[in-house]
Amino acid sequence: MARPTIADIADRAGVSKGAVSFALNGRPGVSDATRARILEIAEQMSWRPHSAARALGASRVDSVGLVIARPARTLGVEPFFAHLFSGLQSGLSAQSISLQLLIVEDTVAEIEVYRRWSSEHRVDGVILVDLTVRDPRVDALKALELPAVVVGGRGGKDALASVWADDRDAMLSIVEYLAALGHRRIAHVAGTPNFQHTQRRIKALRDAAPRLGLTDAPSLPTDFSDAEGAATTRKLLSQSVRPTAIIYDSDVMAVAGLGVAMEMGVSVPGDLSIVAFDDSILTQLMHPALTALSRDTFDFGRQAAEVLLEVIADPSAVINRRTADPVLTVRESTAPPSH
Amino acid sequence: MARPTIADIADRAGVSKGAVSFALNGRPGVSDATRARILEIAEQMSWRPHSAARALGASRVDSVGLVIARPARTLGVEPFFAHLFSGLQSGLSAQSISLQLLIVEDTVAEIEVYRRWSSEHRVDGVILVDLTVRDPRVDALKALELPAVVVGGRGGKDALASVWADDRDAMLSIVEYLAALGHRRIAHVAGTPNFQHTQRRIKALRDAAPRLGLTDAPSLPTDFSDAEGAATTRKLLSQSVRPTAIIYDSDVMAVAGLGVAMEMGVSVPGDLSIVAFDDSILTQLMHPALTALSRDTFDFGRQAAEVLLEVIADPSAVINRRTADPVLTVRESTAPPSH
DNA sequence: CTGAAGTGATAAACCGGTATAGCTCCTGCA
DNA sequence: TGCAGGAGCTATACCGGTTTATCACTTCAG
Repeated sequence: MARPTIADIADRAGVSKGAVSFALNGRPGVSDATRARILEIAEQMSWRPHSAARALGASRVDSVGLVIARPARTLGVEPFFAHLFSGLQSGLSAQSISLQLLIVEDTVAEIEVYRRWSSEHRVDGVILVDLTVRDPRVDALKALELPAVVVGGRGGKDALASVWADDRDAMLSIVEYLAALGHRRIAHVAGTPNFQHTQRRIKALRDAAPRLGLTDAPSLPTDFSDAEGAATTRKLLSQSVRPTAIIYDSDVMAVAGLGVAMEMGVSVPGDLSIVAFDDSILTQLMHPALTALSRDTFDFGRQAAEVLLEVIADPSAVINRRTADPVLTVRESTAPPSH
Repeated sequence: MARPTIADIADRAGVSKGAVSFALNGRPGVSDATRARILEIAEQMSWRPHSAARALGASRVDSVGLVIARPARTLGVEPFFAHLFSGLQSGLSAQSISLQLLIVEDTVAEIEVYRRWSSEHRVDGVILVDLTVRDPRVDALKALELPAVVVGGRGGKDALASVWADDRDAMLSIVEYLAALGHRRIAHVAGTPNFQHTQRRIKALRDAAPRLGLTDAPSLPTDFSDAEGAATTRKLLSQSVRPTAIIYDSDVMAVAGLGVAMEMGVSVPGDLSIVAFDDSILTQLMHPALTALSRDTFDFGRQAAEVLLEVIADPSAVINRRTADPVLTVRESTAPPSH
């Protein structure tokens, strides 16, 4: 028999469909002996529940969704998403819940996907990334009553659950390290300013500047692309008074910046120190290898999965979990300033 | 009303559930007038089919799967998968079929996933990547009778459908280009030899060597990692008679190789030309930017999606579609040999 | 004028599970 | 001895669609 159903098992065991359902789901209603017999028969017939049938009856589909709103071109090189995805998967696999991934162009399309998923009952919940300052997705999800967890940003008061790392502390650890090396002119090639984490990093740097005696600490916004990262670096290094260190908001931009420095004959780390937010193979492949802030993105994903499952189980729960602080991995791209 | 069902629509339109189903699926059984009325009401109530209900009734789930068997660590930087994924998605979105992604450790786990997906009816078909020489997945999928399409390798006689590019021609275009520049000692840092495409590249190089007058054309196997790419490069450049050009089977390895060359004081492209199979931001970020073989991976994905849908519609169909040939993008890492 | 074929619709079965009401014993306690 | 209560199980409704059998009513050919 190709694909046995619980009716087949019930026949074979000489019991009713209901009894089989009870037995297979580990709930009371059958004796231990009967349960064991049913389980054995099911095993022997290699029965597996039909996901659609279960979804229809139990009104949950054992599937969650992740939508990423970025052009595919820039996606590939960023290990962040691959690691996050693996972590999510690992956190979900225990309950054999599947993960749906969708890449879209922008937030409008993203919300449209949530709407569709919700009305088609395709997912039990979703994971949100790249939270912006007044993010329209939060309200949209609230309205849809679709369980959700924000990764890398705080959901806010009576808003969505979240799993976040402290971007402020992370930025401080970088700046303090550079200041301790003797740097006083530190520039920050930031990401898109409407991302919450970008804002928090900018503010952290601005706040720390006076205390650390930094004479100049500008944050320059970009769109996270390698092109703008390079252009901004070029501008910074063309000034009469150059920064002695640059902090980049992503590894891709840091690599692009390193290229510009080499091209302009600015030696790294001799004339310029470089630090990247986000670590990856990319930073390690470079010469010199880049000092970078390492986050355990995999664990991040796993925790997000856990929180999402809790929220799905109890939609009224508001969980804001803080993850382990990222650590600075010092490599070859940072040194005391030469002058 | 929160989530209307076809019963609600039927009520409102004063017809039966069956009529509504016919109307919404564009099949005969209702008059044009009635159909229009039903469609309007459905639109107005913003009805969307419940995916599980439809799956149960129609015995298709409108979802296909992609399993990637690679450690997550190496996955992130390779834009190949992100682009392939986007392409697949784009090819599937027309029929609003969703795409399930799963990352696993090895092929054994991958087959296990297919088995589970099949028995739980979670997908209508799957896409296979990284085909090996005597790939156990092919037989497994045949046995499961799960529609599948192989990307980047030929399914083989009465085997699976496939979408493939000609790796042989690709390798030839690279070697001929290098030979035309004057190179005679060309090395090939290959991938895992049990991948079909790796084998085809190795064979193409070996076949072309005599014709092009290459004095030496070794193919050295690696595991595709940056570490082995670097180590192999180091070995090649430490020989008394060095190759004047190296072809790498992936962009990541090429970047690692470039790093080794710089470190050893071998100038690129002065003393050594470098070519990468697979193009990406990575190759463009380098200094010098790497000459690379560009494939339209997005289109690759889209075509794979099309073929898969055909195979799902008619499982007896055997389709082997050849895609556009990859083209060599010449950048700064290749030049005539200095001696 | 009659019978056959076609059109437009309905009612009901069905897909494979889950949830629930109810039935039959058996046990324990008054 | 009688009865409440619980354990163990069955029968059945239900989830929201699709599919099939059937039927009433036209229309058209013979």
